[in-house]
Amino acid sequence: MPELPEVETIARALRRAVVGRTLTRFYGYTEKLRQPLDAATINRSVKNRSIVAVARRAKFIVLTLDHGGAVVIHLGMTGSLRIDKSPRRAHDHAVFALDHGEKLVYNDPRKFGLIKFCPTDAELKILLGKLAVEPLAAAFTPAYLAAKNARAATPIKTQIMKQEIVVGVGNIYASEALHRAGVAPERPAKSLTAAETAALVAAIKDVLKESIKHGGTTISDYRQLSGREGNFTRRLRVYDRAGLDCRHCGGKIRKITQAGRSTYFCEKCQV
DNA sequence: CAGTCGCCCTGCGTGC
DNA sequence: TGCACGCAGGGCGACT
Repeated sequence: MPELPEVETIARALRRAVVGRTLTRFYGYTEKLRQPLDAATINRSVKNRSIVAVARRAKFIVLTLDHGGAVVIHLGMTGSLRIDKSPRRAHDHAVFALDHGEKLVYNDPRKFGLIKFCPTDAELKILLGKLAVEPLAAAFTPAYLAAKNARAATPIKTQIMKQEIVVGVGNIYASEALHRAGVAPERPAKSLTAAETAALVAAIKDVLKESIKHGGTTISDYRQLSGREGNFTRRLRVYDRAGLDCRHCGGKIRKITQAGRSTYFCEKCQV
């Protein structure tokens, strides 16, 4: 699944490819996404409407249509988008036909994603309005995170993955940011010093920005809109590197489980 | 309430 | 080879 850098990479490419295009038809081939996919309603809503903007909010992609209304897409763990004219492939669950004959195709083996049409800003707000601050926004500051951490016994790794605290940070970048900040993942959130909190906020921003610059991280399914893999994978310092040497200090990378998710860290340089 | 667990679903790698 | 099992970028509801 794509985390913030992967969704941002896709959204940027999508913006270049589809803004100004008109949707001629929507096809859905399954109803069983994370939220039921109502193809008939979506088709009726988007048909002959043009796309005026593409945005990302948290891990959601928002296609704003003319005359109001928006299509919201979440890629779950294994979702991807592509634009082409090729025949249907396994796990292609939805298709937006475009006016120049190409198709925007939603593919998702595990069906953890969603596609939803929001006719009004109010409906959009129900879906996106409760999301917390964007990590790359100026409002995500050490003071903000410190306030959220103040009374939390939650391990800091679990804490920064909570979408009600800060959005977009998933399992890869939580481990990566903690390594960059030199903070051990099992530390209770409230135990971080002001300096550590500041380092962590900076590390989160840095790792996300760097990953966006390199087109995101491909573990298995993630692809850019072009079909290419992300190039940040080779720059990961701890994620999926259990047993290997830490690139920073030469110590061994360890893997543990927190809240049911794998965490990777270096025992030597994270304290 | 904070925190963890199981579940949604499919595919892949591992080990027997 | 084949099967069983565990695990995988997310997120939600149901527990303790």
